[in-house]
Amino acid sequence: MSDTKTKLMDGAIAAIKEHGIAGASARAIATSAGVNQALVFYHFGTVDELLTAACQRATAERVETYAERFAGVTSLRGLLAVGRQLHDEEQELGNVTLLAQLLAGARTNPVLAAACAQSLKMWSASIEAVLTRVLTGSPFADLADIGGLSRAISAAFLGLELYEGVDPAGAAQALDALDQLGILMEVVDELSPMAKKLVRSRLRKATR
Amino acid sequence: MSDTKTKLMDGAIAAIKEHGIAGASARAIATSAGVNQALVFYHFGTVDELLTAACQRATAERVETYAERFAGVTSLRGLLAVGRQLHDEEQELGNVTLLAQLLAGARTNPVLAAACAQSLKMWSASIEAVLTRVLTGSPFADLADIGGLSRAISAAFLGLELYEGVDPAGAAQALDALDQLGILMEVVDELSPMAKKLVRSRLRKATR
DNA sequence: GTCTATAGCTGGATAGAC
DNA sequence: GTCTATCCAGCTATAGAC
Repeated sequence: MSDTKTKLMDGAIAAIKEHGIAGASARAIATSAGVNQALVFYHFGTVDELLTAACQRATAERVETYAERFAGVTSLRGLLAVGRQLHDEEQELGNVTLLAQLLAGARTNPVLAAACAQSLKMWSASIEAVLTRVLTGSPFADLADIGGLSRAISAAFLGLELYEGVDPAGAAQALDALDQLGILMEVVDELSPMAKKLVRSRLRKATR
Repeated sequence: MSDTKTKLMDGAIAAIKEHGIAGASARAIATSAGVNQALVFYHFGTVDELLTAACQRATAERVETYAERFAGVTSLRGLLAVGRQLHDEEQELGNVTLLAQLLAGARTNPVLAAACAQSLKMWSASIEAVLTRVLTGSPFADLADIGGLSRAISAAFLGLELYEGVDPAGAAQALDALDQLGILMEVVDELSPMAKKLVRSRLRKATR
C-alpha cells in the first residue's frame, strides 16, 4: 500500500469528521491529506471509492482495537460498560460520527451502502460473540435471538451517536437507562432456580 | 402561511427523501416544489432555514398523527407494537429517513441542529408519556429513569432506521430482539409479589 | 507517480424587470 | 411576489508536462 493512498484515506476520514459527508470533496480530502487533488482520481478513480475504502479500513482498525476489551467481558453490564467506554472514546475521536455520516450518505449511494453494511457487520459480530458467551445458561439464551439482540445494540449505539450530536445530556440519560435494562436482565438471571424456571416458561409462552 | 412557502417546505422534504441531505439543493427543492428557484431565498433567506422549517413542520405533523395510537397503549409490548407500525409506515413514507438525513446534516450545521433537537424532543415526549402511564406500579417505575428510557428508545429507532438502509433483514431481526426485551420486563412485572419484591430490592442494590 | 491547468458543471445567492 | 439572467464559488474529472 503506497504512502499516498494511506494519506488519502486518512485525509478522507479527517475531512468527513470536519466537514460532514456533504463537505468531503476531493479538494477537502486532498487538503487534509496534504497531497494534490488529482491524486484522488489517480489512486481511487472516484471520491466515492476513496470514501468506501477509508470507511472499511477505519472500521476494521477500530474493531481490532476493541477486540481485547470485548474478549474480557463476562456480563451484560460489563458489555455495556465497554460500550460506554467505546462511546466516549469514539465520540472523542469522532469515529462513530464517521459511521453515521457514511450511513446517511449511503442512502443515495449504493457503493457506500455496501461498505457500510460490511462495517456494521464487523461491529455486530463483535457484540454477538460477547453475547453468546455471556448469555449461555441464562433464561433467554435459548429463546432470545442473539444475532438480533446484537444488531439492536449496534443500532441503539448508532442512534445514540446521532442523538449526542444535538442533545448530549439526553444521550447520557439514555445510556443510564440502558444500564438499568442490563441490570434487570442480570437480576432475573440471579433469581432462585424456581423463579428462573417461571420466567423461562413465561418467556417461552409469550414468544409463541 | 402563503401557498408558495408551503409548496417549498413540501418540496424540501421530497428533495431530501429523493436525493439525501447532500443533494437537497435550492434548485432540486424548487423543482420538487414546482416553483422558481429564487423563491427559496425570497421566502427563507437560505436553504438551511428552509430545511429547518420543513423539518419542524414535518415532525409536528407526524407526532400528531401518532398521538392517538400512543394514547391507546397499555403495555410495553403494546408500545413496541406501535413502534413497529410507526417504523413500517414511516419507512414507507420515508419520514424517518428524513430525520436521519437531517441529523447527519446537523453535525456541521448549527441551525439545523437546533431544529433537530426540537424534533427529537417531540418524539421522546410522546414516548415518555406512554412509559409514565405504562410503568406505574412496576418494579422499575421508581428506579428507572423514564426520561432516559424514552430517549434510549428514540435513539434505538433512529439507529434502526439507518441500519435498515443498508441491511433490512438485520433491522427486522433487531426489532424482534427488542420485542423479547419487552416481554422480559413484562414477565418480571407479572411475577408473584414475593419474587417481584426480590427483583425490586436487587435492582435497588445494583443501581447504587 | 505527481504536478499544473483547465474544461465543464452545479451550487448559493442577488439584481432588477415585471 | 414572481421571474429571468447572471455572478462567482466550488466541484468532479481529465489532459498533458514533468
